[in-house]
Amino acid sequence: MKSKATLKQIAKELGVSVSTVSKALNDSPEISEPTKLRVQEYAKLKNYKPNVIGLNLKNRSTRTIGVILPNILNQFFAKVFTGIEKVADEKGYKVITCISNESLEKEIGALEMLSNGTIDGFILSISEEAQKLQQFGHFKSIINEGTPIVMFDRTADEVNCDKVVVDDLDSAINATDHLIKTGCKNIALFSSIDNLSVGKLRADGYRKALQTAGLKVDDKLIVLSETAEDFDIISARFFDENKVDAVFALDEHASVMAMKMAIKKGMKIPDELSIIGFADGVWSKRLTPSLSTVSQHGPEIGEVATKMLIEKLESKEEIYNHKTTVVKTELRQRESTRKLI
Amino acid sequence: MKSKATLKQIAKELGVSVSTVSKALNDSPEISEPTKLRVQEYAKLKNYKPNVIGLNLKNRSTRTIGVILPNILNQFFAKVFTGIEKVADEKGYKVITCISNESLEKEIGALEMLSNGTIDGFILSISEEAQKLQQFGHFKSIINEGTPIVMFDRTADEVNCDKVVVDDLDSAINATDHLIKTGCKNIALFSSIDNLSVGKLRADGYRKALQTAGLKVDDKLIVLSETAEDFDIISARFFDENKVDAVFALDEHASVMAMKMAIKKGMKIPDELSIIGFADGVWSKRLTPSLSTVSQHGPEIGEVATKMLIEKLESKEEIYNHKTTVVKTELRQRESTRKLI
DNA sequence: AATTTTTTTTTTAACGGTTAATTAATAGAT
DNA sequence: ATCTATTAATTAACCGTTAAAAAAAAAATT
Repeated sequence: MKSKATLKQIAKELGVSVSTVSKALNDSPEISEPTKLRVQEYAKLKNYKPNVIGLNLKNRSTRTIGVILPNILNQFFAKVFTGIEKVADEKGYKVITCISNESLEKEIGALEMLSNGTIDGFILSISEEAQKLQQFGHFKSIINEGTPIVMFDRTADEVNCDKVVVDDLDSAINATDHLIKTGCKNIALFSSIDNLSVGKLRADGYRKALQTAGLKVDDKLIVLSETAEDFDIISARFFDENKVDAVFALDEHASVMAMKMAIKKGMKIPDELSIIGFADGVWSKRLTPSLSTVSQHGPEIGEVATKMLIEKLESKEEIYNHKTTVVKTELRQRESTRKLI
Repeated sequence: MKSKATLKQIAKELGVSVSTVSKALNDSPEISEPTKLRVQEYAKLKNYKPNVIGLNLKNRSTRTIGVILPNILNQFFAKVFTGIEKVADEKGYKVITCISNESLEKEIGALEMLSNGTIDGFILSISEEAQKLQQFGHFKSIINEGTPIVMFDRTADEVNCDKVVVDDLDSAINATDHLIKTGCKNIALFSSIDNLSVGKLRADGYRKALQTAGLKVDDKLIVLSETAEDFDIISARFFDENKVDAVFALDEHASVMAMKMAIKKGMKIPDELSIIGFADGVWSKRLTPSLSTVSQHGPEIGEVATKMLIEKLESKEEIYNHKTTVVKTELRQRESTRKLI
């Protein structure tokens, strides 16, 4: 392998000092035009690029953001990521991404690995395992060491940092309300993410909306599980055993399984069964019938989180009040719900 | 913000030299037990972690792999990424990810940004724009500078590097063949990725399979486009104007649109229309009926590519013959195709 | 007690870059 | 011819780490 050009090399080959080369390349006024030109041309010829590591060490800043996502196959996180990438790029920051795979151990590993001078700050969403075990010490110690964190979507109250969340409770109330307003009386709740804080909040919203409308909450119509696989097992005979005219699903998997089972059973959507699901990405449009969704504006969440982090990184102030920004959701009416009259 | 503990700080506070601290922490035999203990305890108290940037500078190696993906919302790339992450993690490498967003400019930007000492090598799939314009100079110059690249899926013949590909031609022949064997006579070809090398190869496979079976290739049954949006426009009235009993779709979007349009038209799947599509991820299972697919083994592609790169990075040999590894695809028969009798 | 050997610690240099301070060279003014 | 400005190039310090060489201190030998 050929080795890369360094300042030292160029300086030697040109018979000048290292700092002359450095200054010439940085277009410093201290260097005469002819020397500058000569150095710049030679550097170009040799395809010189400054080694960022040397630079970082000098500046004690890397202009790099560490992103930890629980799961890359989840379209929501992918969408958030596009928002992060966009703003980081605009502001001249790089992004290092790690996937925790919903595991606490990998999450801790990623934090340790990166908080050693590689990155200036983190944007992350808490892994399922950490939420389940309520283990947040690793975040606190990273923050204590001076590396700022911005959490999005799945956050922890006890960790003191900037946060970007969706108004899960209100969104669920709205969605359930919409089903009620379009004439649904027996609304089931499907969730395969009952292990997550957001899942619990959304379930609360569903209950609250029913109560407010004077409908009773029937536990038989509530199907909660912690994984997609479990959900498939416990929901398998749901439509055989229960009479419902709507399903409110808290995640993509539950939404699409509701639709699949209903179609298999020969139910007409939306006439006999309305479905609303939390979902991002292109798939809800592609289904037949297309799925009405609560969209979380993933890209916007990513953008806001990145702006918050960079603002914090670039502010010199010692004291900083942690903010929590709420990004509104949007109810996208498609073919799986009836029109409001 | 609190600043992180450094060797220098600890040395000063303990009244010893920097290198004593360094050696004590590395458990060097040159340092006496009592000193070691004293230093180690103090370092632990101060929560010292070595600054990787200093280390990298010293070692001239970062144990980091740069990954450039054209599009994170594509489940195929997401799956490949999980494979990359897995192997990198096992071998003690970190992963930096950039998204080119199918743009040549961003692709070049990512290469330049990272090939400056931040990473040891690249794993990437070529952006749509680069493929369309047949611009590969940026890859060549990076390789020339001594940074190895492993390309996967979308590759370029003229770039000399390791590659991991899918046997697109054979896969398409097999899939088309399967449709013929299950009794389909009028097989349409749908593609919204005709701008990509892999798209063209798959289309060739379709034609070849028909010819081999003695069926004629009818251009009216071939719907090619370069974007999902174009595809929707030109395919809108396809089933009104053509009588077909099967669709072979070269990408996820085309697959699912075929199914959507057929259902809207009231066609019975698979009795009146069989569908096979190139697709990865969970969605093909979730559709009703579930979609028979050509699966590309994304994770395996990522694993193989990462192994190849690390092997190259850790080999001292100057001369290295570039390999191309082919990962076989698999035909997954689900509900959108008839059973072989 | 003086010398040698061993152990322990410190100093120095290097990695690749930037930059403030310094020196050297040149031109202009007295 | 001497002094002062001006300009150009160099030296040295620094970022955090480690390896090799040097020095100092302690222990063992004569």
